[in-house]
Parts: sequence; C-alpha cells; structure tokens
Amino acid sequence: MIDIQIIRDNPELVQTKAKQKGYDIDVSALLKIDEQRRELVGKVEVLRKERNDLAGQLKQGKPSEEQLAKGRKLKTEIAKLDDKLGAQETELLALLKKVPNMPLDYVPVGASEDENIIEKTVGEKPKFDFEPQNHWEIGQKRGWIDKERAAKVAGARFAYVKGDLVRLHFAMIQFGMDVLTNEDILKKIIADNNLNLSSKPFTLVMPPAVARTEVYDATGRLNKEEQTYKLADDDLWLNASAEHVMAPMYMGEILSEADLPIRLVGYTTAFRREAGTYGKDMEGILRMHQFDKLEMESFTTGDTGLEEHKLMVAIQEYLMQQLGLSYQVLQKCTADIGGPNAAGVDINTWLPGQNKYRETHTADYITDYQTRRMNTRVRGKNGSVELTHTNDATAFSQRPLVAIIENYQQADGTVRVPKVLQSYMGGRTVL
RNA sequence: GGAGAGGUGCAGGAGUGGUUGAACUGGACGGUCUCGAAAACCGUUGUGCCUGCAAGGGCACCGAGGGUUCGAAUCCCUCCCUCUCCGCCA
Repeated sequence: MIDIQIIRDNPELVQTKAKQKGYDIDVSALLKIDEQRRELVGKVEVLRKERNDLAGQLKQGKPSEEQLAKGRKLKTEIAKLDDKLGAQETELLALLKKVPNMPLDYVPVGASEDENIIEKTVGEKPKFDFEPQNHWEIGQKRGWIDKERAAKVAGARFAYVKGDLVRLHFAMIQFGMDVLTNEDILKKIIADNNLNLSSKPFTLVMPPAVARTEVYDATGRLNKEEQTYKLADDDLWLNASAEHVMAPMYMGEILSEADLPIRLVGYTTAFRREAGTYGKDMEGILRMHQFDKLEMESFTTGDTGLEEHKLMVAIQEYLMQQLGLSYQVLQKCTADIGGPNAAGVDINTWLPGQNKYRETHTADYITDYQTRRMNTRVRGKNGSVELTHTNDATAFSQRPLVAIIENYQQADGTVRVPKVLQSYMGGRTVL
C-alpha cells in the first residue's frame, strides 16, 4: 500500500505513475473520501473528549440522572458517527489498496513486456553440430519428466520429475545455498559491482508453505486471487513463492537498525493456478502449477533498498555465470513490473532447444509498499522509526534447470554436468 | 480431535469497572564520577492518527473484532495465536 500522504501531496503524479503501469485508478474519488473521513474524525474526537471529561467528573460521587442522560446521549452520537467512520475507512482502504506502487524514475515507461529494455547480454550461446532438442524431448527420452502420469493424478501442468534430474535439481539448489551463505563470495560480488553494502550472508529458511488471508493480502501479492490456491477448510492459501511467506515474517515488529539487512534465502514448493495461460507453454516444465524454488528476500532501510536490489541482480548474474549459461538482463518497463514494485529486473536465459531467451529469474524492489500494511518497521540509531524496504529475487527455480538440460545436451542424448555442480553430483560429469 | 492455562510496553511482570499509556524490575540510551571501565547515583526511554507555521492541543491502541456501561486492560460474546496434558501422527 502506498502512503496516503503522497497521494494528498502529489495526486497527479500518483495518477500518472499508475497509468504508466496500466492501472486505472480514481485518485480524486479517493481524496474526496479521505477528506470526508478526516472531517468526521475531528467530530468524533470532540465527542469522545466530552465523554472522557464526563467520565472523569462522574468518577467521584454518585452521578446525577442528568449526567447519566448526557453520557447516554454522547454514547449514541459517538456510535452513530463511528459506524459512518468505519464505513468510510473500509472504502478508503479498498481504494488505497488498488493504488499501485510508483515506479522509480529510471524505470522505462512501456505498455507491455515487449518494451522491457535489454540492458546487456552476457555469455556465449553454445554451438551444436546437431539439432538441439527441447528439454521435454530430452526429459522424456531419459525418463526424467513424466507429465502423462502426473496428469492422471493431478491434472495438467504437473509432472513427475525423476531420476538424475532430481539429483541435478538438488545439486543446483545446494550450489545456490552455498553461494548465498558465503560471505567471501558476497563481498566479491559487492566489490565487483561497486555497491556500498553489508556483506552479511543470507540465512537459509524453509518457510511455511501457506499463509492466512489477512497476512497474504498484506504482502500485496493476493491481488489476483484467481492465481492462488486456497485451502477449502482453512483460512489458508498455498504460497506462490517463498517470497510471499517470508515477507510477512516480521509483521508488526519494529526491528533494530543494527539487525539490518536481514537477508533470507528460502526453499519451498510454490503453487500457481496459472489462470488465463491455457495453451501457453504446455510442453515441458517451464510453466507448472507446482515447482520448487530457492528465493532471496531482504529487509533493509530505505537508504539501502535500491542497492540491495542491485545486489540481488548481481547475485543472479553470478549464479548464471558460474553455471556457464548465456543470459540477458532486462530492465522491466512500467507495465511489467507489477503493482507492488517500484522497479524490477528479469533475467532471461538462452534455451537452445527453443532458440530463444526465456525468463528464468526476476528481482523485485518493493520499497515500503509491502511493509506499510505488514507494519514492519526499523528503529534508527537516533530513535526514529521508519518502514523497512523489501526486496525479493529468484535464486534458482526449475527454469534454470531447464536451461542446464538444453545448454549442456550432447548428440547422444546425454547431458553434461556444469562444472560447479559436479561436486554436488558425486563427481559425475555426464548424466 | 479432547481437556486445561494464558496472550499487557524492548524484556520479565503487576493490574478484575473510574484519568492507567499503564506499578515494579531488568535492558537500552544520556549524564555525574573515572586515565578508562565497572559499581553507584541522577535522568530519558511507546506507536499511530487528527489539528497547528510552530510551541502545543486532541483521539486511539493492553492478541483481533463485536457487545454491556455514564465510564472497560479489567465484565460478556466470537475469532486468532501460544503453552501444558491426553489422543493421533511423518
């Protein structure tokens, strides 16, 4: 949620920035309710003061019938205004929740993901002296991916991932965990990218896979409820990313600045309904209802939030470089970063089997948009209290796994193991 | 799932209808003392909202939401969470 004070001070700007994201919001209606609400608050508070004063008087001695009558009158008046106030606040909150975070000024303005800016292309595409195959062709031949049987059990967009592909998955995850918890590597990444940040390593987390409605909604990630699985008998939603269940971890807390940054790297299975994507990416395991993912999440002060975002992208690049994959870094345009984001970067990785770069990573800088409703704050050294900023970013999901299969395939159908993963595979070099 | 206990400020912990934003203890911060530190002593130590140029004024908040009352941390209801025991269970 955005700060209402910003809307009061810069209504046109907020309207414009929302429009850049493709959001149609009615700022003037929002401000009108805000004004009415404030007027009402003033009235209610005057009455409450009267009530409090009267109660103070009645404390000593026995109250007269006249005084009691006055108290009763105040009570009904307050109750009446309170009802009205409550309704206005509900309405205001509903409108406020619809206002997206404002993109930072450097974020390119665009109407669709086609206007994302490719900032750079890194690494060499592999050359093949044979026709490279799709990961699903390879997966099927090697018995690594069985979607037909998964469909019997769970429906479309589920898979049995089997055999060496499971080992490769966990090798990749373990490699990611080792990088993110290694302070020396972080130090080097920070220095190489001219960042001015703490080198505090990430803390490994296995978070709850579900969150309650109130909590999930506060993260700003439940705006599209049709995209999220809901449990039938409990007030719980299946997470669509570890980010969604790590972000609310410090809800309602005032953190100490000395404890920041808090860097978490969570491993969880993510669930997505993928409503509206029927027919898209039906082959392979690029777009599934369920996938396992290693995800970064950081809590910082407002001062360091943007640098932290850059660090996460730098980490993603480091991981892909270590795997020897070719990728592009895309500065996402206003239409593609999503409501809660102030900025966002995608990493698209070369998939020779499909002859194109496909999104494998994303990095989100949310500023204080989540923490305002989650009420996660930080007390500075001078005693001031401010909202923390949050960042999240993919470390590894199933998509980089797909990239490994396609990039490291050989003519005989085998797949080489990237060098950095070999030690996690018992020294095996080929699968 | 059954039975019981409980949720109060940074922490522990008082407070069962009247100004209680909340005793007391500890922690933290500032000061005195000291070469420095410890000890001791003194002082400070909530958040949000409304209003105001400011100083200030006001309101709300004791898990959440309702209710009773002139008045609620305190009484009642619903929900959430935590703990203990039993049952079940990887």
